[in-house]
Amino acid sequence: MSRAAPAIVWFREDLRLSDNPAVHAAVSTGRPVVCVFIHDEDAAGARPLGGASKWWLDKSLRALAEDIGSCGGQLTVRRGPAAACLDDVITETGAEAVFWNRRYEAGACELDASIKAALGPRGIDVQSFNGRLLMEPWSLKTGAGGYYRVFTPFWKALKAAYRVPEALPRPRRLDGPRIDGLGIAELGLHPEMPDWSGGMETAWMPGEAGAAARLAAFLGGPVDQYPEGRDRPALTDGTSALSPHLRFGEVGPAQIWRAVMSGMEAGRIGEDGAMKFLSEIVWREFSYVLLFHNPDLATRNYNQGFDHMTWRQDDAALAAWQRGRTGYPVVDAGMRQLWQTGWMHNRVRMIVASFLTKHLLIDWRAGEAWFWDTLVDADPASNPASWQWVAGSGADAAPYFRVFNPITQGQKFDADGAYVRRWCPELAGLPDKFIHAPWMADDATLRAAGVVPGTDYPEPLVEHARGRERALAAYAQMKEGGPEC
DNA sequence: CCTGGAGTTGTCCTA
DNA sequence: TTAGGACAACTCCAG
Repeated sequence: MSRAAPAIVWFREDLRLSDNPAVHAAVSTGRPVVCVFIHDEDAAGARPLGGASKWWLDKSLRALAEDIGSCGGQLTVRRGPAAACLDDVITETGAEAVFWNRRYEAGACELDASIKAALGPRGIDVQSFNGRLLMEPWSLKTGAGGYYRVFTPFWKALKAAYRVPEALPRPRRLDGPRIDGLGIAELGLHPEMPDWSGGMETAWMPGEAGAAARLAAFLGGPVDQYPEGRDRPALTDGTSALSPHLRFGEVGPAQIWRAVMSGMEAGRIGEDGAMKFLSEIVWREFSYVLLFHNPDLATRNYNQGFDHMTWRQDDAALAAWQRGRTGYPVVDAGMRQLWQTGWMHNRVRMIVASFLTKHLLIDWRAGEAWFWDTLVDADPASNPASWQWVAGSGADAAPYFRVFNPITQGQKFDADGAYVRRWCPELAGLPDKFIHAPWMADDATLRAAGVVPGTDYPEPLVEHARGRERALAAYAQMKEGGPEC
């Protein structure tokens, strides 16, 4: 008796086996299953992954391949144009079905639609699923029928409308015909010459197991302190640190929703922390709504009034910001944490983004691009949406006069300077009083701390009050319609 | 169509 | 030291 023709699961941003709708659908057909990942670097309309994301993807694929192997299957890895690679796999395996979970960037959506349109007439059963979001970005509408542009009403509407689906079990068996593919290492995702990833290896465990461990650890205690703990960058468990796992689909938001709700219903988790945490998950969701309806979110001002903004072109200042040498300790600590670990605490992301776009008056796109390249969680929706939010050009954005003060933010959220001392060790000897403003320290204090301003640690790139005034003036000019020209 | 309340995360000055 | 109000005006969204 010959076996049924196989079903292909095309993995993309859903690198997990549990609660994966495409995997579950493929297994449920009873067909042999072929698991495929295609590295399509030049896909039209898609944004090439940044260096840190590639590092993560490399590790995540290894974890996925191992998990599939333990189910008796194999992850087949190919490189090249997705449609052609998928065609090859169909031909080589005789597959008659293809399943995947949806993506939401315009280029990816179009590519997937064209593949679906091409395969259908050939008798291939193509099905796509939602494995990445709580609700599809087109499904939740305001009373007037549009998409939500303000977070709070969106959050309320989602809470009222969302029904978390039943969890889909992890498959016990995943086997099918074996075909040739590349080794994951051959994709060249891991950095070489130099290999800068040392700090990342120790900070992270990419893959579904690592994601599950993070979630369990966070819901096992820290979530109850989340409303305050989330603002303290020195704490290692103040936030969930699930963002890169979510980015690559090692865990889905529905799994998080279920885990939080069941913890709450069992009385293990308090409501305040739980709902605050879920609201952050829904911010990610909101960003996908914005991206879906504004495909060029990463390149175009959401609020077009900002097209009249005159940004400064200052490559030296941009470089100083990127390297963590602005002279503001909390800014520099954040930028160095990012560089070394591929991640930055959320509170600090706001501070450094405000500093770049307001104190330095540099276009938010420059910051967004840097984050895209250096963050392991660089997300096509959250990253541009958040940058625009801080810059003031985004949906439901911070008002323009809200210029974060890098000194008082440091004093408020890193009062004992532990965060700064960890990432700016040259300042570690300073007393708490000066840790967020070294230039205020007298000579004796500096000498005792072993800090030589301008040598060990830079003078501030711009004085806070002056930077703030300059930003406010630029915004005022923008509102009048831009400079004379 | 109109109305009114509300809007993630702040800063700075004044009393 | 601390608490309160100004900062701007606009758009979103529900009723």
